[in-house]
Amino acid sequence: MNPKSGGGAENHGAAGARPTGRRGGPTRRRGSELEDAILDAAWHVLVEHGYPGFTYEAVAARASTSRPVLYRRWPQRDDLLLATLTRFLEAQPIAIPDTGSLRADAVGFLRNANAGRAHMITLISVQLMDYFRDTGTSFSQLRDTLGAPNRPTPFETIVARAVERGELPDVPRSSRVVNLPFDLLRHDILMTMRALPEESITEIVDEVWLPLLGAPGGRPQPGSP
Amino acid sequence: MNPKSGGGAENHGAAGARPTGRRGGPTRRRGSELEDAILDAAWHVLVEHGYPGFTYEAVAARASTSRPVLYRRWPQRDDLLLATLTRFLEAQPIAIPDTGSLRADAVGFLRNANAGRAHMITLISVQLMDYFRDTGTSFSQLRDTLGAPNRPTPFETIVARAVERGELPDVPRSSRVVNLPFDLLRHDILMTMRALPEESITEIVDEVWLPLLGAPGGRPQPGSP
DNA sequence: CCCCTAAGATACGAGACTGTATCTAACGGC
DNA sequence: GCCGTTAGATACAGTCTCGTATCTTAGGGG
Repeated sequence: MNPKSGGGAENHGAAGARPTGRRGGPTRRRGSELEDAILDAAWHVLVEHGYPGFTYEAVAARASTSRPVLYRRWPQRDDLLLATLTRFLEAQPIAIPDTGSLRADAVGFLRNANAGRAHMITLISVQLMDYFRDTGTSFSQLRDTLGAPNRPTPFETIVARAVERGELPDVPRSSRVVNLPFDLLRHDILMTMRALPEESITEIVDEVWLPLLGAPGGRPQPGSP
Repeated sequence: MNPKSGGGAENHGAAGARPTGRRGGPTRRRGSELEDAILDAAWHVLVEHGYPGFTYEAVAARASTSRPVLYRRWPQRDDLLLATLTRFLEAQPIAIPDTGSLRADAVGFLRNANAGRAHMITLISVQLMDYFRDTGTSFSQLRDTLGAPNRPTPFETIVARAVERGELPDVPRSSRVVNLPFDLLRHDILMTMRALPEESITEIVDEVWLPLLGAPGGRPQPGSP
């Protein structure tokens, strides 16, 4: 239906056909269906173009709708951003594998985190930097605010299981050493802005973490008596 | 250079008294003096408004000059950014202490880096995330661009010296392990957005790095009191 | 089947920034 | 002291985005 009826119903061509899958008739989305589509588009725009490219223009185009539709729901850009973030950040906790092997648990968890969070970490850093700059806060503060402060970290869980199995001795370990793999993963992701190669994951576990824990496979360190 | 020599005397505004006349006489900067002032202004703009606010417009205004002056020197925004970063990064190399002790070298270097670079690392990551996304580059690539790519890293130097002294065995070591302290320092700075406490530095060296290297003199890990 | 709500298209004025062109005037070299 | 270089001011066309104001029309409710 492209007849120019009367006034300004001209087709400017730039706005392409919406991927509704229904070529036959003009399917007009409404309510939550429309909202889902918009937030989905917003998420992709954010991932691909970052916060500076996160404009009403771009989101509307990606969602195959028009800016007024967005303004009706989210009058401020922050509203749209917040809605997008809460929608996609709530889901997807990183799974902690329980394989019965310390090494397999560690590698498996890093793999999951690498796959699931790599571009989220970059995303968050890109767009929250402005927020950090303005408020003087930081990643770790945000993480403490969002997550439960007293919940054990993934690697604390992994180590605890290994101790239960008798795979590791039941000695106190510094938080620094226990959480080292996740810190290194995060560091590498931040530095390279992309997911790590598999070799880096095994390298972190086999060359750094396991030797430090004195686990089998690594070289036990006698230290100073 | 001017093809139309005869006519063309268009009226482009009459009283062209430069607004910088507030500094007294009409002092017109030239050459390196001007360039220094511009890069200085660019640095401040970057610090205060981040990469999104790092525009020719803003830098020119801050330097009390005009955009054409900037375009003559740095035709691309990247050129201006790179020049600004290079200028302020290379001004302060991090000193590598040579104390004759592996541990003291490591702790000393981390201390220097912590004091001298904490602000800079934070700043760069905070303000340049957008740049990285736009250009598809990353922090590590920028580092390679600014520094000499083949120069040994500080910790490679420190380890090499320790090997020469016979303090460490001459065995191959992975880059991951050798550079671990700097990576951890950087990670912590990024996460907390401020310089590390002294305890974190000794923790990194004593609880992580020295045990991994199998060096004597590492303090016993917690658990062997 | 009609009617009202809202999706979707389009327009418009404002503002910021980009590159470039052109003019002037100051500064330094000769 | 002349003269070439260039800083500095200004203009301009183009692009992008914003926020809002219409207008048409699809789709659901009554």
